[in-house]
Amino acid sequence: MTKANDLFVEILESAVEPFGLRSKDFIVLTAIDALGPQSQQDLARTHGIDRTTMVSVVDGLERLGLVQRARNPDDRRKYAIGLTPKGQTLVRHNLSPAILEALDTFLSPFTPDERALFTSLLWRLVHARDTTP
Amino acid sequence: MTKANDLFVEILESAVEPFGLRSKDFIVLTAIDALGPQSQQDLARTHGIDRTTMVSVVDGLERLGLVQRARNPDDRRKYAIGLTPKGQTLVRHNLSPAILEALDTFLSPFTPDERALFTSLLWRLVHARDTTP
DNA sequence: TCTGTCAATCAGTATCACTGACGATTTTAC
DNA sequence: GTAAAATCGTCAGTGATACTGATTGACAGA
Repeated sequence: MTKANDLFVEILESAVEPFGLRSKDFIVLTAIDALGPQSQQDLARTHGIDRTTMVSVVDGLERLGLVQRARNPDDRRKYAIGLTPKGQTLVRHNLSPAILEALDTFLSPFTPDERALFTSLLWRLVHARDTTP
Repeated sequence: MTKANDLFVEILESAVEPFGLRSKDFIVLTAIDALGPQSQQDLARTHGIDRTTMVSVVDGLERLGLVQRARNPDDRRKYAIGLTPKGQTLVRHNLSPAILEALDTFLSPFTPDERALFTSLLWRLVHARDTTP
């Protein structure tokens, strides 16, 4: 299991490395693209990242001009971390294809049927604990 | 994938923790039990552990009286890290059952068929690269 | 015998997540 | 309406851990 994950992370890291990103960066970017602006704590909690680590992750993405910090008007304690136009373009036109290709590489030992099966099993494994803790 | 691995490691760690062990310790112990005495580098290479980290892993196991360092008579640069009787007893009577139970917990969302399927897919994923690099 | 390679070791370094505290803001309790 | 508790983001410090590079002893080939 751990070796499979190491392989996965390695493939993923090398896919996003050309963009100067780490895997945590990619996770945050795609999460914002999928669900819209979110607070740092929400991003951290959802993806098992420490809240203090998220500070530096967002720092880096902001420095690259990919996200911007805005206050959430409904609760000014929180940020609303959103994608900049540059960030959105990068995610949709460059990052997502690279990720799909990495996933394809990772699953390359499998037939199409097996790929679907494997990902579905993985999904259940992870989310079974969500409902029955 | 990473979340599944985190879950796996967490379950595994808590299974071996009552014996005062970490997951690396368990990996080394079972590898020796399965394949006999090995050098530190072999143990390290096989399981993706750094060679210098393996020094302290074996140090700890030796301190617990579970393994012993002997020189390999065929190549005296190498150790032949072997289980002590105490180590062998622990692995076979205590550790292995605990590991099996942990595995059972990890795979509990699955039916027996799915468990076999999942582990077989995982195995292929990891070992596909061994033959076709 | 000399040169290059490999095993184990160790000190130092780098990385990284996490703890605990803080100010600012919001929510809850009275 | 106000005081107390809770939440968000931040930062400095800590700790755990893996790795780098160098060293020593041992083997292997020319």
